[in-house]
Amino acid sequence: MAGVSVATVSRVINGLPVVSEATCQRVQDAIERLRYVPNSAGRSLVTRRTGTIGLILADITNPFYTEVVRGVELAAGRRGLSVLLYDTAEDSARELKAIELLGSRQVDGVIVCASRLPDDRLALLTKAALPLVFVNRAPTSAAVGTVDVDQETGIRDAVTHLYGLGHRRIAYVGGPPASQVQARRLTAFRAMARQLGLKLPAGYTSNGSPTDGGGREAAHRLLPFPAARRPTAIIAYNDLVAIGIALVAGDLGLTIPDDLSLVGYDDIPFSAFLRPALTTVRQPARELGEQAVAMLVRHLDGSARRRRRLRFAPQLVIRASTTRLNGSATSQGADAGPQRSTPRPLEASSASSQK
Amino acid sequence: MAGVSVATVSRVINGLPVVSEATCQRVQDAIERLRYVPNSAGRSLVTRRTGTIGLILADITNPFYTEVVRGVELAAGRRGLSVLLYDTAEDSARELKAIELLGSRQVDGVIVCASRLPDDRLALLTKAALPLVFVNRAPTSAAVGTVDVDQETGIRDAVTHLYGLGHRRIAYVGGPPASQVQARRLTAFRAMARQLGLKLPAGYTSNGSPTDGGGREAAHRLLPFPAARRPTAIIAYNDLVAIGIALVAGDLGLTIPDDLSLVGYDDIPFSAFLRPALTTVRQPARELGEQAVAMLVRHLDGSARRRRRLRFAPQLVIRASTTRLNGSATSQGADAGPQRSTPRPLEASSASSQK
DNA sequence: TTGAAAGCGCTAACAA
DNA sequence: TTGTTAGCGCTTTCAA
Repeated sequence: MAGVSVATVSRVINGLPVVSEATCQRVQDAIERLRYVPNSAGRSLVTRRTGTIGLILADITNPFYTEVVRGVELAAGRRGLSVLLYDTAEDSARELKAIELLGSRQVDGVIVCASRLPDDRLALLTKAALPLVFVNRAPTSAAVGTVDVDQETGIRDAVTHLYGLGHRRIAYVGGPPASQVQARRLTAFRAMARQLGLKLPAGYTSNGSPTDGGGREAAHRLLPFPAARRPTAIIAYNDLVAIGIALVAGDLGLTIPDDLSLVGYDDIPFSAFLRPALTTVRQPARELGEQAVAMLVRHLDGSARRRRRLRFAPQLVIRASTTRLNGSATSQGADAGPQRSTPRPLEASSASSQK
Repeated sequence: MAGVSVATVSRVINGLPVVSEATCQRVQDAIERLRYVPNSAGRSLVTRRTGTIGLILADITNPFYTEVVRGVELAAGRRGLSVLLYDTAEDSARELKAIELLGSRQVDGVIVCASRLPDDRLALLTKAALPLVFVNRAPTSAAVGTVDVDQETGIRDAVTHLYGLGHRRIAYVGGPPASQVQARRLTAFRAMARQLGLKLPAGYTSNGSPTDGGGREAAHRLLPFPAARRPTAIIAYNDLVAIGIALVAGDLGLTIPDDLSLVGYDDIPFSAFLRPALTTVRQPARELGEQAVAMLVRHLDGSARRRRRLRFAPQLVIRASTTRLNGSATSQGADAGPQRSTPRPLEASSASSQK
């Protein structure tokens, strides 16, 4: 060493307050001169901390997840943590590999934001005793914390909004059947339909890929229905699916919202860019990410041992893709449903984003 | 141990071919039973390898970068590598922190995909002797490899396309002045304008944020020009900027492409979803990411010591947002420029995506 | 306030 | 084919 010590360097680096002003300076100079950078492997080996958290993501290509990543990155950065990213790309081989890698103590904890990932897959992590925080996922014994959005409220608000606009033939174009989020939304949709006395003919609820492609397929199935059976409004699993539906509707000569009202989910930035701009159920993606990190860190600090659950309310963002049934011009006379459509003054609640 | 050995375990785990069938089995059983997971810190300490690569990104919120990430993730995963993500969020404090963290040997190498990041910032990494691969960035002595897209060709193709459609008043709405990519595109645009004898009045080239917001601002500056001075076509720094411009154009009552032809850059998925669909210069984002990993790995293997540079050709994707000047219906009589607009048969080259 | 020394979990060289 | 052993670079008692 340029100075004259060995363990003292460690103290200086870790800012232990016992070092004298003078030596501290000397060591720092040496560090500077030698361009010394502490080796994190050596450190991890003894501290049993890596300063890194893992993030398992379903599909980084979807702007919703992208925004979650941004939140995680921001919150982690603030705390001096690094983020190891695993985009499973909805591919189960990759899922497995991700989980194996993360299991080998490369990280201090893991945030799981992939609602399709089966619980038993997570078992490996559980066994490694890694702290897990779930995002939009049902808490299990494996989780030290869960951050999610109230899916039921989101669907309820969307249906209520459409119902309030006079729609009675409302379809739900869902996501992957294996997804927990899909399951919750579908159940909520069915319950809501029953409660409002809405009919759900065959095809009015469906599964599919959570992408524009999935939306296209569903639209090709649903929109060619004879006018009297065709839904007058569709709630999509997410904004990507809604975009796919809108595109096919356009190709088929249907005008949104006049011939078809459309509601998305997530409120990705592009929803606002579409013309007509998409009505959608907003999930606070970035906050989800930030709070997941906060929860994980709280656990790592030991400042919170109890299992925690943080639940956000979604927010219905009403834009131009939904309109009153029969209210507009280009209507092809197809929207008058079999049921009386006297729009009731059922308020479309725009739930506050409380935490 | 359940078996009876110690270094043998290491051999089994690393698949060294010297172990006998029997012991191998015994060890594997024990591993299974004990749910043993090797500690990667210990391993890194001796191998001097972490099995992790760092990825510094300008803005993960931009789908272009998102696609680069996807490419990196895929290529890394195939090789059993993990990816440590640093989204600088265009924030220089975060940049610095990212570079410091990466410097501490948490990673075997770094991929830098942030054209705004100043070279001297990278110095820390250079000093740590970390292998660096640049994406869309001028190679420096720091880089062991560079993967980029020929920006000049992209701009040239875009201008040529518009020129061929009869446009003579073409503006370029640029990105951040500090960005290398911006510098290259602007220079190429100017050169091309000179070559074709196009006038570039004040305001016809500008800088701004590489987001829809930047596009909006530029559009508010440019589009209120008197009809005879207003550009008949705009090339935007990227698709996000183009979207911002399109939105403002719509608000101002201008129809795309009839009143204004618009070209984006990147070809993010949403470009195809816009109506009219956006003409844009495609960069092979995913391949950029994949090849960057390949290059880095080649260096880490030692299989390639020489500095490498891989250059992709961009591809002009012609969609509905560009049209022949004066060719269409809704024209407000504003597009007849001062110059004669006899469209010449200058082919819009659609460069093949060779590697 | 500082130094000496042990040991974190692993791999690799050497012996057996 | 397998066991022994010496570190990898760091933190952390324990003494000085």
